[in-house]
Amino acid sequence: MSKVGSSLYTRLHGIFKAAPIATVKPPKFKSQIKSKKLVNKAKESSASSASVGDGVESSNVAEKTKSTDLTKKVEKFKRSCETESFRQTHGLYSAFIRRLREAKKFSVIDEVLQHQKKYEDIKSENFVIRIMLLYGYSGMPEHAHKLFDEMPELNCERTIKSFNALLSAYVNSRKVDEAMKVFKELPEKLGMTPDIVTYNTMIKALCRKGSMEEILSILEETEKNGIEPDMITFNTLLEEFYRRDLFAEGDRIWDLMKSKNLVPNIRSYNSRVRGLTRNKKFADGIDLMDVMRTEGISPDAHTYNAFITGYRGDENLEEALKWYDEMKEKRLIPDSVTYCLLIPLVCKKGELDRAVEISEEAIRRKVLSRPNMFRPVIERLVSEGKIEKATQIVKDGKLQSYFRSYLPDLSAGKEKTSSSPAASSPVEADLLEDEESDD
DNA sequence: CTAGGGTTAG
Repeated sequence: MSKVGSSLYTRLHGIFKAAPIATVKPPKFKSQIKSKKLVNKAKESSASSASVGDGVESSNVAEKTKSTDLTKKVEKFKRSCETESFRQTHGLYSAFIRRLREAKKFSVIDEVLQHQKKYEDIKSENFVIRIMLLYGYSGMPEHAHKLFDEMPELNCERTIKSFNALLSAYVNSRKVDEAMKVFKELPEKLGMTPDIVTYNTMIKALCRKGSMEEILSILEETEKNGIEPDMITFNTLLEEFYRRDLFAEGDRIWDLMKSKNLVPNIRSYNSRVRGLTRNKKFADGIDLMDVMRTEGISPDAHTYNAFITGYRGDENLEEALKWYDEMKEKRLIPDSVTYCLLIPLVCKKGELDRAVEISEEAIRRKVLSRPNMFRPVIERLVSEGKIEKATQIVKDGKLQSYFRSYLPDLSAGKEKTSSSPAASSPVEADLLEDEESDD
């Protein structure tokens, strides 16, 4: 009867003790791969001039062209910002900033974001939050912090919401220790009360770090302050445990969640499905899909992608395609992950025609955020002398900037392809060139 | 403002 004494903290403590996360290796991160490279200090300069890796000579002329190109785009973006509706369109900002981030143009990012202070919007907390998050996605949390500090003088209201955004900026930049530092110091200093979002953000950070002890301490604090862990709290934990193949412990958290009257949702299920398919337990995955349906939850594109991912690992094209076909049968929209998985695999298996077909479908659906997925197809087409087809794909997908080296003639036809003249606003169309907003 | 999948090779 007396479950009174068994707080959430206590119960999780039992689960966690059974599975000290910190001792389990998480899937490899690219940062680790990089650091290995650093050991190999044979060529230290090669990193800075991150050429695309094809033509060895990146002539000065090309560099120049590129940078003036960029300057023009930045100017154009700033001009677009004059329009209120443009400023309110989040996707346009994140897409543009993502481009800059991929090109490692951090000073340009700062320039563009600083520019936003010119507008009245800067008095709106939500607008400032967006900018802080954009800094965070770009790995520039110090800039977000500076903006946070400036909010009062910008006449912008500053609540726990913007603090949470600052915290996210640190976490998204993988600066977990710094996140912890501001979490411990700032709210108190500013007279703010952490809310469930604050705690969930910290739990996410500590999952990333793999520190079970610290997760527990956050949970304890959450409870102590009378805040109930919610769906997001539990799904964050579930994702982490299943990602580390800790099924037994994950399942116990699952039960704990249900005992709190939180009904597992599509994300809970997908976390588990991913864990299963990554371990080639496809039959179990299928069973779980049946359970989902019984519970009234329809599998979505993420669910299917989990299977495609699993089979891709085995280079099992047949099964991968089977799941892909079923996904479409169910009227689910394949996304960039689907195509990123599928197109290179199909290509590798020598099914060039099928790869072309799927590529064209991706382009038709405007799934263009990861242009590298088309690389094997373009390479293959070019090496087989099918220049015309390759050119058509590149043009249809507006991928010229990525594949110019394969198809030098593209520069000649830099005009607009007759296919899509100014659809909506010419400014926006040009800025986004080959853009997608699916992630 | 907080929870997802994948990606990058010579």
